[in-house]
Amino acid sequence: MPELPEVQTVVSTLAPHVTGARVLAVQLNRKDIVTPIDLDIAPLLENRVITAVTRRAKRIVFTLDNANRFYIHLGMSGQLTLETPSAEVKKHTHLILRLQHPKLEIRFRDPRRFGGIFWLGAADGDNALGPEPLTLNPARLAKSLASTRRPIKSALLDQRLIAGIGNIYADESLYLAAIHPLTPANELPAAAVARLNRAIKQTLRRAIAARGSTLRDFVGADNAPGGYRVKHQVYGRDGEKCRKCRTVIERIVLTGRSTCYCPRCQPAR
DNA sequence: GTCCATGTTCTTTA
DNA sequence: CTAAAGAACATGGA
Repeated sequence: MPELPEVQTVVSTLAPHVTGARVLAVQLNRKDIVTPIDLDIAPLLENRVITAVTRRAKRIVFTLDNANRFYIHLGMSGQLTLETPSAEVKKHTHLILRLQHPKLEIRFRDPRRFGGIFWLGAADGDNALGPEPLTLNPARLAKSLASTRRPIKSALLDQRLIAGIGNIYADESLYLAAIHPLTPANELPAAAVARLNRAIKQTLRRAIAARGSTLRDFVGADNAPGGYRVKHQVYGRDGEKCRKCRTVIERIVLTGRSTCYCPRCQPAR
Protein backbone atom coordinates (compact mmCIF):
# COMPACT_ATOMS: atom_id res chain seq x y z
CA MET A 1 0.00 0.00 0.00
CA PRO A 2 2.64 2.27 0.39
CA GLU A 3 4.12 4.74 -1.90
CA LEU A 4 5.06 8.23 -0.84
CA PRO A 5 1.49 9.62 -0.65
CA GLU A 6 0.23 6.68 1.42
CA VAL A 7 3.21 6.81 3.76
CA GLN A 8 2.79 10.57 4.13
CA THR A 9 -0.87 9.98 4.98
CA VAL A 10 0.09 7.56 7.74
CA VAL A 11 2.60 10.03 9.16
CA SER A 12 0.15 12.93 8.99
CA THR A 13 -2.59 10.98 10.72
CA LEU A 14 -0.26 9.50 13.35
CA ALA A 15 2.28 12.16 14.28
CA PRO A 16 -0.06 14.74 15.90
CA HIS A 17 -1.39 12.11 18.32
CA VAL A 18 1.82 10.37 19.36
CA THR A 19 4.49 13.05 19.34
CA GLY A 20 5.51 13.57 22.96
CA ALA A 21 3.91 10.32 24.10
CA ARG A 22 5.79 7.84 26.28
CA VAL A 23 5.95 4.16 25.34
CA LEU A 24 4.76 2.16 28.34
CA ALA A 25 4.94 -1.34 26.91
CA VAL A 26 6.13 -3.13 23.81
CA GLN A 27 4.58 -6.30 22.44
CA LEU A 28 6.56 -7.91 19.63
CA ASN A 29 4.70 -10.89 18.23
CA ARG A 30 7.30 -11.95 15.65
CA LYS A 31 11.02 -11.47 16.14
CA ASP A 32 11.77 -11.88 12.42
CA ILE A 33 9.90 -8.69 11.55
CA VAL A 34 12.78 -6.69 13.09
CA THR A 35 16.06 -5.83 11.36
CA PRO A 36 18.64 -6.66 12.63
CA ILE A 37 16.81 -9.91 13.30
CA ASP A 38 18.47 -10.74 16.62
CA LEU A 39 17.99 -7.27 18.12
CA ASP A 40 15.78 -7.14 21.21
CA ILE A 41 13.95 -3.87 20.60
CA ALA A 42 11.56 -3.94 23.56
CA PRO A 43 14.06 -2.57 26.10
CA LEU A 44 15.17 0.04 23.57
CA LEU A 45 11.64 1.39 23.24
CA GLU A 46 10.14 0.91 26.69
CA ASN A 47 9.84 4.08 28.73
CA ARG A 48 11.12 6.25 25.86
CA VAL A 49 9.27 9.32 24.64
CA ILE A 50 8.51 9.60 20.91
CA THR A 51 9.81 13.04 19.96
CA ALA A 52 9.07 12.90 16.23
CA VAL A 53 7.39 10.82 13.53
CA THR A 54 8.51 11.80 10.05
CA ARG A 55 8.65 10.42 6.52
CA ARG A 56 11.75 9.76 4.44
CA ALA A 57 10.94 8.17 1.07
CA LYS A 58 8.58 5.28 1.95
CA ARG A 59 9.88 5.03 5.51
CA ILE A 60 8.05 6.09 8.66
CA VAL A 61 10.85 7.31 10.92
CA PHE A 62 10.41 7.43 14.72
CA THR A 63 12.81 9.54 16.78
CA LEU A 64 13.11 8.86 20.50
CA ASP A 65 14.04 11.18 23.35
CA ASN A 66 17.52 9.64 23.55
CA ALA A 67 18.05 10.48 19.84
CA ASN A 68 17.81 6.85 18.77
CA ARG A 69 15.70 6.15 15.71
CA PHE A 70 13.95 3.33 13.96
CA TYR A 71 11.71 3.17 10.94
CA ILE A 72 8.76 1.12 9.81
CA HIS A 73 8.40 0.13 6.17
CA LEU A 74 4.92 -0.94 5.10
CA GLY A 75 6.09 -3.23 2.30
CA MET A 76 3.09 -4.19 0.18
CA SER A 77 0.43 -4.88 2.79
CA GLY A 78 1.54 -3.03 5.94
CA GLN A 79 -0.76 -0.97 8.14
CA LEU A 80 0.27 1.31 10.99
CA THR A 81 -2.74 2.39 13.01
CA LEU A 82 -3.65 4.08 16.26
CA GLU A 83 -6.10 1.98 18.28
CA THR A 84 -7.79 1.94 21.64
CA PRO A 85 -6.36 -0.87 23.81
CA SER A 86 -9.73 -2.61 23.86
CA ALA A 87 -9.97 -2.78 20.06
CA GLU A 88 -9.75 -6.27 18.63
CA VAL A 89 -6.19 -7.17 17.66
CA LYS A 90 -6.29 -8.25 14.02
CA LYS A 91 -4.44 -11.22 12.59
CA HIS A 92 -0.87 -10.46 11.43
CA THR A 93 -0.37 -7.71 14.03
CA HIS A 94 3.38 -7.90 14.64
CA LEU A 95 4.09 -4.97 16.96
CA ILE A 96 2.07 -3.06 19.54
CA LEU A 97 3.39 0.05 21.29
CA ARG A 98 1.22 0.93 24.28
CA LEU A 99 1.36 4.65 25.03
CA GLN A 100 0.95 6.37 28.38
CA HIS A 101 -0.84 9.47 27.21
CA PRO A 102 -2.96 9.35 25.20
CA LYS A 103 -4.00 5.85 26.34
CA LEU A 104 -3.75 4.40 22.85
CA GLU A 105 -1.72 1.81 21.00
CA ILE A 106 0.31 2.08 17.83
CA ARG A 107 -0.14 -1.20 15.97
CA PHE A 108 1.82 -2.53 13.00
CA ARG A 109 0.28 -5.32 11.00
CA ASP A 110 1.53 -6.73 7.71
CA PRO A 111 0.05 -9.98 6.34
CA ARG A 112 2.61 -10.45 3.57
CA ARG A 113 5.53 -9.41 5.78
CA PHE A 114 7.41 -7.59 3.02
CA GLY A 115 7.56 -4.67 5.44
CA GLY A 116 9.25 -4.50 8.80
CA ILE A 117 10.77 -2.59 11.68
CA PHE A 118 14.29 -1.33 11.07
CA TRP A 119 16.46 -0.14 13.94
CA LEU A 120 18.69 2.81 13.04
CA GLY A 121 20.18 3.84 16.39
CA ALA A 122 22.03 7.12 15.91
CA ALA A 123 22.17 6.77 12.10
CA ASP A 124 19.79 8.54 9.75
CA GLY A 125 19.62 5.62 7.32
CA ASP A 126 19.73 7.89 4.29
CA ASN A 127 22.62 6.10 2.59
CA ALA A 128 21.68 4.79 -0.82
CA LEU A 129 18.37 6.64 -0.89
CA GLY A 130 17.87 9.12 -3.72
CA PRO A 131 16.41 12.62 -3.35
CA GLU A 132 12.88 13.35 -2.15
CA PRO A 133 10.56 13.80 -5.15
CA LEU A 134 8.69 16.76 -3.62
CA THR A 135 11.83 18.87 -3.38
CA LEU A 136 13.39 17.64 -6.60
CA ASN A 137 14.64 20.04 -9.28
CA PRO A 138 15.15 19.33 -12.99
CA ALA A 139 18.94 19.37 -12.75
CA ARG A 140 18.97 16.82 -9.93
CA LEU A 141 16.43 14.61 -11.71
CA ALA A 142 18.47 14.80 -14.92
CA LYS A 143 21.57 13.74 -12.97
CA SER A 144 19.79 10.64 -11.66
CA LEU A 145 18.33 9.71 -15.02
CA ALA A 146 21.60 10.14 -16.89
CA SER A 147 23.06 7.22 -14.95
CA THR A 148 21.05 4.47 -16.66
CA ARG A 149 19.72 3.46 -20.04
CA ARG A 150 16.93 1.38 -18.52
CA PRO A 151 13.37 2.39 -19.39
CA ILE A 152 12.26 5.56 -17.60
CA LYS A 153 9.52 3.59 -15.83
CA SER A 154 12.10 1.25 -14.30
CA ALA A 155 14.35 4.16 -13.35
CA LEU A 156 11.50 5.86 -11.47
CA LEU A 157 11.08 2.72 -9.36
CA ASP A 158 14.78 2.68 -8.39
CA GLN A 159 14.90 4.16 -4.89
CA ARG A 160 18.59 5.03 -5.29
CA LEU A 161 17.71 7.41 -8.12
CA ILE A 162 14.53 8.97 -6.70
CA ALA A 163 13.12 7.82 -3.37
CA GLY A 164 9.42 7.39 -2.71
CA ILE A 165 7.79 6.68 -6.07
CA GLY A 166 6.24 3.24 -6.66
CA ASN A 167 4.31 1.49 -9.39
CA ILE A 168 1.14 3.60 -9.28
CA TYR A 169 2.73 7.04 -9.21
CA ALA A 170 5.44 6.18 -11.73
CA ASP A 171 2.72 5.38 -14.28
CA GLU A 172 0.62 8.40 -13.31
CA SER A 173 3.59 10.78 -13.48
CA LEU A 174 4.69 9.51 -16.89
CA TYR A 175 1.16 9.98 -18.20
CA LEU A 176 0.99 13.55 -16.93
CA ALA A 177 4.40 14.27 -18.46
CA ALA A 178 3.37 12.61 -21.76
CA ILE A 179 6.40 10.30 -21.73
CA HIS A 180 6.35 6.72 -23.04
CA PRO A 181 7.38 4.31 -20.23
CA LEU A 182 9.92 2.48 -22.42
CA THR A 183 11.94 5.61 -23.23
CA PRO A 184 15.56 5.05 -22.13
CA ALA A 185 16.08 7.20 -19.02
CA ASN A 186 19.33 8.69 -20.28
CA GLU A 187 17.78 9.68 -23.62
CA LEU A 188 15.07 11.97 -22.25
CA PRO A 189 15.48 15.48 -23.67
CA ALA A 190 15.89 18.27 -21.13
CA ALA A 191 12.37 19.51 -21.85
CA ALA A 192 10.94 16.08 -21.05
CA VAL A 193 12.93 15.89 -17.80
CA ALA A 194 11.54 19.29 -16.81
CA ARG A 195 7.99 18.11 -17.59
CA LEU A 196 8.56 14.94 -15.61
CA ASN A 197 9.88 16.90 -12.64
CA ARG A 198 6.69 18.97 -12.59
CA ALA A 199 4.45 15.95 -13.25
CA ILE A 200 5.91 13.95 -10.37
CA LYS A 201 5.34 16.77 -7.91
CA GLN A 202 1.84 17.53 -9.13
CA THR A 203 0.84 13.86 -9.08
CA LEU A 204 2.19 13.27 -5.58
CA ARG A 205 0.68 16.47 -4.20
CA ARG A 206 -2.75 15.62 -5.56
CA ALA A 207 -2.51 12.08 -4.22
CA ILE A 208 -1.49 13.33 -0.77
CA ALA A 209 -4.42 15.75 -0.77
CA ALA A 210 -6.71 12.75 -1.37
CA ARG A 211 -4.94 10.73 1.37
CA GLY A 212 -3.37 8.29 -1.09
CA SER A 213 -4.69 5.37 -3.13
CA THR A 214 -6.45 2.40 -1.57
CA LEU A 215 -6.37 -0.59 -3.93
CA ARG A 216 -7.24 -3.18 -1.34
CA ASP A 217 -6.26 -2.54 2.25
CA PHE A 218 -4.41 0.71 2.67
CA VAL A 219 -5.61 2.87 5.56
CA GLY A 220 -4.14 5.82 7.40
CA ALA A 221 -3.36 5.68 11.12
CA ASP A 222 -7.04 6.59 11.64
CA ASN A 223 -8.13 3.50 9.66
CA ALA A 224 -9.58 5.65 6.87
CA PRO A 225 -8.87 4.57 3.27
CA GLY A 226 -7.39 6.86 0.65
CA GLY A 227 -9.50 8.43 -2.06
CA TYR A 228 -7.11 8.90 -4.96
CA ARG A 229 -7.81 5.67 -6.82
CA VAL A 230 -10.80 7.14 -8.65
CA LYS A 231 -8.49 9.89 -9.95
CA HIS A 232 -6.03 7.49 -11.58
CA GLN A 233 -5.56 8.28 -15.25
CA VAL A 234 -3.78 5.07 -16.31
CA TYR A 235 -2.83 2.79 -13.39
CA GLY A 236 -5.27 -0.12 -13.25
CA ARG A 237 -7.20 1.28 -16.23
CA ASP A 238 -5.83 -0.95 -18.99
CA GLY A 239 -8.61 -1.78 -21.45
CA GLU A 240 -10.47 1.40 -20.48
CA LYS A 241 -10.43 4.62 -22.47
CA CYS A 242 -8.02 7.48 -21.83
CA ARG A 243 -9.94 10.28 -20.11
CA LYS A 244 -8.31 12.80 -22.45
CA CYS A 245 -8.27 11.21 -25.93
CA ARG A 246 -10.47 8.09 -25.58
CA THR A 247 -7.70 5.79 -26.82
CA VAL A 248 -7.66 2.42 -25.03
CA ILE A 249 -5.08 2.32 -22.22
CA GLU A 250 -2.47 -0.39 -22.77
CA ARG A 251 -0.68 -2.61 -20.28
CA ILE A 252 2.85 -3.98 -20.66
CA VAL A 253 5.13 -5.70 -18.13
CA LEU A 254 8.34 -3.91 -17.16
CA THR A 255 10.74 -4.99 -14.42
CA GLY A 256 8.13 -7.60 -13.60
CA ARG A 257 5.51 -4.95 -12.84
CA SER A 258 2.44 -3.93 -14.79
CA THR A 259 2.83 -0.66 -16.56
CA CYS A 260 -0.21 1.17 -17.91
CA TYR A 261 -0.03 4.03 -20.38
CA CYS A 262 -1.95 5.81 -23.12
CA PRO A 263 -0.28 5.01 -26.48
CA ARG A 264 -1.60 8.23 -27.99
CA CYS A 265 -0.87 10.70 -25.14
CA GLN A 266 2.50 9.02 -24.44
CA PRO A 267 3.92 8.24 -27.90
CA ALA A 268 7.20 6.38 -28.32
CA ARG A 269 9.90 8.53 -29.86
C1' DG B 1 -6.40 -25.02 -8.93
C1' DT B 2 -4.46 -20.12 -11.47
C1' DC B 3 -3.04 -15.42 -11.65
C1' DC B 4 -2.21 -11.09 -9.64
C1' DA B 5 -1.01 -7.47 -6.11
C1' DT B 6 0.93 -0.30 -3.80
C1' DG B 7 8.12 -3.42 -2.50
C1' DT B 8 12.84 -4.68 -1.80
C1' DT B 9 16.82 -7.62 -2.07
C1' DC B 10 19.46 -11.29 -3.59
C1' DT B 11 21.03 -14.15 -7.57
C1' DT B 12 21.82 -14.94 -12.29
C1' DT B 13 23.08 -13.59 -16.77
C1' DA B 14 25.22 -11.23 -20.69
C1' DC C 1 31.70 0.30 -8.07
C1' DT C 2 29.36 -3.91 -14.36
C1' DA C 3 24.40 -3.34 -15.44
C1' DA C 4 20.18 -5.22 -16.01
C1' DA C 5 16.91 -8.97 -15.86
C1' DG C 6 14.81 -12.44 -13.02
C1' DA C 7 13.65 -14.90 -8.88
C1' DA C 8 12.45 -14.90 -4.27
C1' DC C 9 10.07 -13.54 -0.21
C1' DA C 10 4.40 -14.47 2.05
C1' DT C 11 -0.50 -13.93 2.13
C1' DG C 12 -4.95 -13.43 0.33
C1' DG C 13 -8.46 -12.10 -3.05
C1' DA C 14 -10.56 -12.61 -7.69
